[in-house]
Amino acid sequence: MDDVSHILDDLNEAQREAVTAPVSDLLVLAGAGSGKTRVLVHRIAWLLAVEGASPWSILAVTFTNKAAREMRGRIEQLIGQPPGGMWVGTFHGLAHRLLRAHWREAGLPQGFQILDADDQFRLVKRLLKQLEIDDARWPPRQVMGFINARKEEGLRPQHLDDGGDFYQRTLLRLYTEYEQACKRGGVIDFAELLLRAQELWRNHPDLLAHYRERFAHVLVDEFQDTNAIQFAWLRLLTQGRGNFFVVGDDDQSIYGWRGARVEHIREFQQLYPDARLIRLEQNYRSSGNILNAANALIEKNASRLGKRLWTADGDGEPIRLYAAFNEIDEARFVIERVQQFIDEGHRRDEAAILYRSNAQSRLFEEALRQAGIPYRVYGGQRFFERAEIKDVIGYLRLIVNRDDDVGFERAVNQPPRGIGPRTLDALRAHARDFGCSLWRAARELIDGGRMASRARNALLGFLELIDACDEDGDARLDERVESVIEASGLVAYFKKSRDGRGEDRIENLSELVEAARGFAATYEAESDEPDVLTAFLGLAALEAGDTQGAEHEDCVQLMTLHSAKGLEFPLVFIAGVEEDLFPHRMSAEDPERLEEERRLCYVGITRAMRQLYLSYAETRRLHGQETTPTPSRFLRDIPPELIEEVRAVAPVSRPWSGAGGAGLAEVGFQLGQRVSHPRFGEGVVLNAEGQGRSARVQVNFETSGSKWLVVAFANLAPC
DNA sequence: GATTTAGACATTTTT
DNA sequence: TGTCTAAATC
Repeated sequence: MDDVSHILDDLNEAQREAVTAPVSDLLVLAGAGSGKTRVLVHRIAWLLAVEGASPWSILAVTFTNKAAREMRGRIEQLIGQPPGGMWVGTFHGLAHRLLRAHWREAGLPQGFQILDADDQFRLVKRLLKQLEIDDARWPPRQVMGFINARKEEGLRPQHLDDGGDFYQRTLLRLYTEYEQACKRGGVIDFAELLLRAQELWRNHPDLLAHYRERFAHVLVDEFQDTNAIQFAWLRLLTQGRGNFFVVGDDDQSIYGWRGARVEHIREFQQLYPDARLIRLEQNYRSSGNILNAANALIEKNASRLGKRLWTADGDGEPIRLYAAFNEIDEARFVIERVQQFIDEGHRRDEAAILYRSNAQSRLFEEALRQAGIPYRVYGGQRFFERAEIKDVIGYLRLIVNRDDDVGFERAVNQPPRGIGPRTLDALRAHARDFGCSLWRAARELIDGGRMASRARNALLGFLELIDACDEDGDARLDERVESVIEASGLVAYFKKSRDGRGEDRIENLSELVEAARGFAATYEAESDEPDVLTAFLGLAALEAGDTQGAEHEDCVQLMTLHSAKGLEFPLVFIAGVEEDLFPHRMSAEDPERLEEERRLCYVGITRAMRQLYLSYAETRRLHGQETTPTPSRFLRDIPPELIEEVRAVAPVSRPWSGAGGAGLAEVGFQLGQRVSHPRFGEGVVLNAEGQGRSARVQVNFETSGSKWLVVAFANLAPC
């Protein structure tokens, strides 16, 4: 046996047990920060080194491209060479690969293209219009959600009952029409990738047998995030095979609303009864107080498999809680602490500000900008999703496949070339009547000679443009992309635009050419890839690129709690810990969704390594409305002894504007001043309003919390 | 075809 | 309150 000490040296007992377990079905329940991915990576190295597994026989699945990249990188680092032959990727990426290799058996055209969420949305919208269905009763988003949810359950229209009522029947009809439209255009959406891949194996036992034979080892990360179709796909590959290694954490399941089912973990235990269960409970990330808070919080959830994290570390600093006057004060406080942290000599990217919803980022951005602290917001628009990029992609798709209506609609009048709504309506009507693509409809209408000559010429010009672009098929990918951009007239169009973003757009277009150059350089023709252009388009759809550049820069990190999963930071702020915001109002009714919110809070807390700040505002402007939220119930789930309340020290010059707002002097107290009350004891003045006899102050009492008191009656004394 | 204006609406997001 | 989309108007 080779020396395997490098694989095992830095592992604890439980990790080692998981890594070295004999090949069989195995479930690793791994808590936050317990070295989950590590175990997976080391397991693969172990299989290669000790079990004599060939890289060829290993399939490792993750959810995001980022996770897949990281896994590949770490495997390479550990075994000292790129993992050639191994299948490491996302569910969608692997399904795509499978379908490219077996397009015929999957019933797809060879050059099939992938619809991203935006393409899908447009298609649904177009369909609603075409079928003259009221988009107020059937909002495109909901229709899309319906279709995706059904596909994620593995259900085709023919499996579904029309429910008898008109609403359901219409949805079903839309689903059917949508499928036909996709088929005509030779396109498939994200959910379809998975469903097709599963059907491919189910309907072709020979193919399935081949892959079952090949993949002697199947490993899955973040198993709690699998949806029904993903699990079904994995089951085909692994059931009765004794080769299924899954890692997951039921407490970190936060994507239920996207079809992920935690129950799959339990189901796993039933379907793979011989599976060994290993728990990883030692946490290497957070200090004791943070961990205890997380444990206490998550214990309030009823449906859990049970797990308690511990650390060999000390208690560390207490968790700090700040009750802000309002959302502006909250941002001020957070940024002040961030600044302090930076002044202590820490890197900016060691600090993260987390929030429940994206809208909350604005105030923090403003405060950071004011303070001159560089920051990065995650979750913005991504490169391949930019309008101008998608325009070019539209042309490219049309070049690959003339019947791709989604590409056609995108490119046909962008830049404007005189093909207006009337011409397009005629095209759509013809396409619908004859069940053909827009491209063919255009051809037929032109040839039929029943068109106004101006529209006819414009349309003909477009068709010829696409055909011409198709001729230099032998050129390098980036040259092709470049000439398409050139021929399309987009650059000239953006140059003319005076909205201030034209230059940006043009720059993005040349970046696209660069991306194509880079892709072509690394692309090695694989037998299952038809051509470079198709492969490039697949990449554009499946890996939409990063949200923002400047990744290398040292920036304070701003993101939602969801996108923080899998990350860690020495200093973490969780802002807006208020009822209706977190847990979100829309989840408050349903106990299951509430548990998911709590898990989300658990995820947030466990991101913190050394310092954790929680904050809420006592008044908050929400949708232009002044609200007075109550502190989140999650705060009550954390034992008070772990929390240190940060005293409100108000800036002296805090503007106290607004009609009817009393100057504090007028009330007789100052913001931040300590006062005592005969019954409530001592506290700090937080806020004031009204004047004269109706003047009220808000006082945060040490023992009984914050209260509004009418000054005239309260008998407050400075102390 | 561009620009303005009114109205709706406001979790979380990857692929 | 701020953003986004669609209709209305130039």
